[in-house]
Amino acid sequence: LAASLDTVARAAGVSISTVSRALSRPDLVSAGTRERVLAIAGELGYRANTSARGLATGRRMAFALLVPDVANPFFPELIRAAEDRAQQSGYSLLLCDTGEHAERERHLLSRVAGQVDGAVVCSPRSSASGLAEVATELPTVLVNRLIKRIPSVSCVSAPGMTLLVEHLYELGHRRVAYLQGPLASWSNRERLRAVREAARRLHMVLHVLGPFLPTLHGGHKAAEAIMGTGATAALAFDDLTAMGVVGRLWDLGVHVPGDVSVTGCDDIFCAALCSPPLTTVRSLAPVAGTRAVELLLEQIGNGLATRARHLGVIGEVVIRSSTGAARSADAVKHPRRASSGGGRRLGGHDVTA
Amino acid sequence: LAASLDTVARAAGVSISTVSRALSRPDLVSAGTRERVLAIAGELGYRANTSARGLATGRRMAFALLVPDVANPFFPELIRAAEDRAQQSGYSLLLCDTGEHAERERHLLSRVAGQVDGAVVCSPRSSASGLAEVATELPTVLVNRLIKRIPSVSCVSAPGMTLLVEHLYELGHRRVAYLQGPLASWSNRERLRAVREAARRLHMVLHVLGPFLPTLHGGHKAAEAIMGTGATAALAFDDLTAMGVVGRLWDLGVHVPGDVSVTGCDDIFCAALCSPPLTTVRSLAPVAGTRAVELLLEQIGNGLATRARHLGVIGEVVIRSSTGAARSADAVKHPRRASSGGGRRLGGHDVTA
DNA sequence: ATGAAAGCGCTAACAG
DNA sequence: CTGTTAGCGCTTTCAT
Repeated sequence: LAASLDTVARAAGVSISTVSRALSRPDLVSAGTRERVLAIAGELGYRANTSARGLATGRRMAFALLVPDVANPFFPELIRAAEDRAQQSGYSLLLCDTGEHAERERHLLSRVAGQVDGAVVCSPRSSASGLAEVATELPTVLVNRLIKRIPSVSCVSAPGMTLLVEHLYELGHRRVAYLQGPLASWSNRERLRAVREAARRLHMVLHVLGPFLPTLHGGHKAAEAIMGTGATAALAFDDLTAMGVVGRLWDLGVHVPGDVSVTGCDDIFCAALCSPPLTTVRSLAPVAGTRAVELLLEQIGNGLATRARHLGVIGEVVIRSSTGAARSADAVKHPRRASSGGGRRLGGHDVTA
Repeated sequence: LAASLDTVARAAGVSISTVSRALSRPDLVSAGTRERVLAIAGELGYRANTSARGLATGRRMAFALLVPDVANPFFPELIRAAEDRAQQSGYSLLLCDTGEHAERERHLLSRVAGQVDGAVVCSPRSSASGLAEVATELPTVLVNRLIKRIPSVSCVSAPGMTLLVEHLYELGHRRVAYLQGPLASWSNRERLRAVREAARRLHMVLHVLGPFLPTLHGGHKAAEAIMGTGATAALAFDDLTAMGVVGRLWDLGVHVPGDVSVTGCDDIFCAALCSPPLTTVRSLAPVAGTRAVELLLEQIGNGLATRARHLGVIGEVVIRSSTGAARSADAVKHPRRASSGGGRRLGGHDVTA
């Protein structure tokens, strides 16, 4: 049923390789032949068989993109940007959801290894050694994870977290909690480190809670954990967790930010629209997605200029209404909505190094 | 570098075909040989080359999944479910973002046709004839689009839209607007039809506005369009549009639902959390994703029981706080947050036919 | 139960 | 510029 090179060649009265050339390297055949072949190929609805081509060339023109959870709003924008960049260079994207499981991540990675020309692994949950091993058999780029020999692009949120702690300090908070994300998450470790240092420097009491899954439900659990600590503010690992916290606190009759201030991280789509709008650190997922694919293209020698192997995208802080003065009677009455995309901004700028 | 069947065969002192069998059809080789071969393959880090396998078998073990916009929160959950189901049957998913462009959709479709065993096209924007043509050369399943010969699964929101109009009527609204999504969208046509019929039946004045892109920005435009009409309520094509509308109206000093009621559709993740929480119709994207892949598996004869070729998933209505009494001075003071996942529910139930 | 051999559809030298 | 010829790595008869 499917037309092959041979079919077209016969129909055009030329050899199979001429057709191949007309299709893959038009400049190698005479204008007349080329057009005739192309026309016939069109009529016959010829579609190159990528398996055959891949086998012959050794290039599959596809990358794998692994994410812990497609439905976590942090990823779709990254995915879209990555796919867009990949398309631009003729590559397709194989999407894999690892379900936040290190094991599944490794399994998928080895499963797709024979199927793609490279992989972008986002927020990896598996061990450095495991990833390093993969990187030896398959061109790999990491997102949000720093490992020596593997190119990476990271959303740098530590500076933002520091500013967030200072912001809370200024609002009078002296006892705060950090709500951990997955322990295997590099971002979590970075954020924790930044929060810890800032809290110590400012002589604030810090409760490190968790780990919690970066989901609404994880946030629900986290909210309950906060209750015992007496903290007047909580820095969540990410926005999803923060939103879960806010929701559960509300159910428990605790008002945000009146009673407890809450911050997120990433500035996902919903962060500006939810109630109250979230104070958070921007993460610029699309930039990360684009850069990651470019790093991969570079790595497989697609002729792009060589750049540093580790990129960082520093996100700015966005102050919205989920943070307020520490447990004061006249709690700031936060506006019901921030105007679209609004919020005050602290520090932050895009930097790649 | 990469170990091939031949490498393993040599190392194991058996023929290449024995290795192949040990790997693909373990039952065809003796237990002893099998284990030895498997062990050696493991040590050598052998990964089957899917291009070669695909060429030989004609099966690529991959599906394409096309969506108009990965970052539209309606899709990630569908994608996750689809990917999950695909993995279960050993298939990978090639994700393609069509950017809401019919042309790009067709282009991508023909591009991946030689690369996958089938395609799930979500909320197609191209013509029925174009899709029908694709479906002849590639097993295809449509999501949210009804075309005779092509299997499909649709989120049926029309009944919900009808209930929404009735809900608005009960709240005293007599002049309402429907904010159209893409004209090429089947869902848009269905929703419009339902709204039109209900409005006529109830003798309400209906303004049909748009089309608008199903994005926040599209919603901003829509909000402005509403202003001229004197409508006291607007039914948006989807939640994203509705959220954009609410935001822009707020900027214009128009209060929702105090001045204008707004409804969405899909019940995306954010709908329950945004401010005010959105009255909407649930769409059950994950069910659609799973079913779509199953329809595809069925179509390529993967041995699943045969079922109806057109599935429908009927979503229930969720009444939250973006709808209220028509322009009354003592507008309902909506709660700042609905408790998690809350809301009153009208009609609706899962049904497949 | 295992081996030998013939392709799958395409690309890439190599000749002409 | 075009045709001929070898594989790419795997599956799969067909023998043994």
